[in-house]
Amino acid sequence: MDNMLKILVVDDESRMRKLLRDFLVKKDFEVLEACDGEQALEVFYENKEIALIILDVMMPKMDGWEVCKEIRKNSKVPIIMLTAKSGEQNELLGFELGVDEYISKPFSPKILTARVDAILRRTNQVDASSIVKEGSIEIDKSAHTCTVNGENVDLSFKEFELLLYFIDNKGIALSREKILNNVWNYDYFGDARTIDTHVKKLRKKLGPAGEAIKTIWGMGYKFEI
Amino acid sequence: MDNMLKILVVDDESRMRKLLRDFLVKKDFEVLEACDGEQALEVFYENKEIALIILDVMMPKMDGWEVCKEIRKNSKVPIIMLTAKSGEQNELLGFELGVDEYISKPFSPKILTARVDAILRRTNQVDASSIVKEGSIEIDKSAHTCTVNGENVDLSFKEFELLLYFIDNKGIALSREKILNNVWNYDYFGDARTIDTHVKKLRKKLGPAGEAIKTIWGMGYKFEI
DNA sequence: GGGAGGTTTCACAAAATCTTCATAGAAGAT
DNA sequence: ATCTTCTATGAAGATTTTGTGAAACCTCCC
Repeated sequence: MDNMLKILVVDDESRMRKLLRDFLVKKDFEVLEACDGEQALEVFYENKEIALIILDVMMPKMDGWEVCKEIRKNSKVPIIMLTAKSGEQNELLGFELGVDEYISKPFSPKILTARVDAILRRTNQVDASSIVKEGSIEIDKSAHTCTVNGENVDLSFKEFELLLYFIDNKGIALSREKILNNVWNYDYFGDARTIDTHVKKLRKKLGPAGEAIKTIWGMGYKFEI
Repeated sequence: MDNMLKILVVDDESRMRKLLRDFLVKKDFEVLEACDGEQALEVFYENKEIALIILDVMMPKMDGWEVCKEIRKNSKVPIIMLTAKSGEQNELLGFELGVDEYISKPFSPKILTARVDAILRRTNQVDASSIVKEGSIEIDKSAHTCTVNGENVDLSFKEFELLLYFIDNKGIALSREKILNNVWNYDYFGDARTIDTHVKKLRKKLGPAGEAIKTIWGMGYKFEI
């Protein structure tokens, strides 16, 4: 809860704000909103530790450029500009003002979250996507921890790595060979059946959630909710 | 094998190339190499479907920026720049040239693969069409699953492989021998009539859609809608 | 050197699948 | 028509693959 990154979304259209909020919340960010430039500045100064601002260019009263300029007087917080068409980007102006990224509308969820992740990574904030959620299973890559329904689950190193690999490749049938190549060191030449043992332990530790690890007979395993 | 993503690694130091290759190969990428800018362009234009270029900035003859500029004239292929120190990043220049990401040396394997994954995800290249559709039958090769009219159909390993072979060769009459050679291991010397049993099961499981598997009397089978 | 925990191997039980076989049924040939 | 050849099918046996507990093996730490 408390180490969720805060993102301030500034747009005059409530539909757009909702859209952004939905995507970002799904990616485990905390979202603050403002519907115009003045409110944006207010919210920004009232809240500590805002990790990123997503700013629409076209707004009444104070446009995105002005808000950006104002904020840059005091802060280096990363700013992503939302522009309607690529011509509107005016990259030169943006760079002078310290804009970090642009996203032109309409954008895909993928683009949005990718840019956000990239920018947070670049500005060295905690890796944005260090938390992966899949059903009731939640994995924190950086902390190397795992919870199921909020309950902490103790996983060994290999178990954790294996689960992570499964989740990163959810919906894909994985052969034992592939699993070995990716989860074990490349210099491991042992028995592939050791995977079975780890799968067994994982399933047991995950409880009912462990059923997401499916056996594909004659082939390998697959993670699927 | 053939749908592995190709990554072009460009660096004048062979040690660095080997390092990158080793990590990337482990992550199931196909790695191409070039030791300077000119060779990079050559390799890039001679190979179709390079999914990503990792480019060292400091190189003799033609540096990374120039290579990037050259490639951007024709292609939007994602480019990751390898820089020695963060100062060398020169993000403004990079942004104008269309660099997608930076990695500063020295880097950890984790950083490398994380960035590569992120960028491929962003550019939507990850697992291209693994889904084959034929009439009401839909096969997902990567998930190793099959649906008919959206309904999930549970197929065994051999059944799945057999159906895939049929669909890959739709409209073509296949002798039992040919089927054995392609779907069974080359060291299988059993009865060819075992195919009949599998065809029977397939037809049954596929329901009405199973009628697409046609018997060619005295010859073998053919898949045809 | 002695745990403690994690990893790997092994052996056997359990499950699923594959193959074979016998028989019935169809298609083609005479 | 009748015979021959090939295919469909259900059931049983053989085989392969997976699940699992226990034991052996590491490795790190005290």
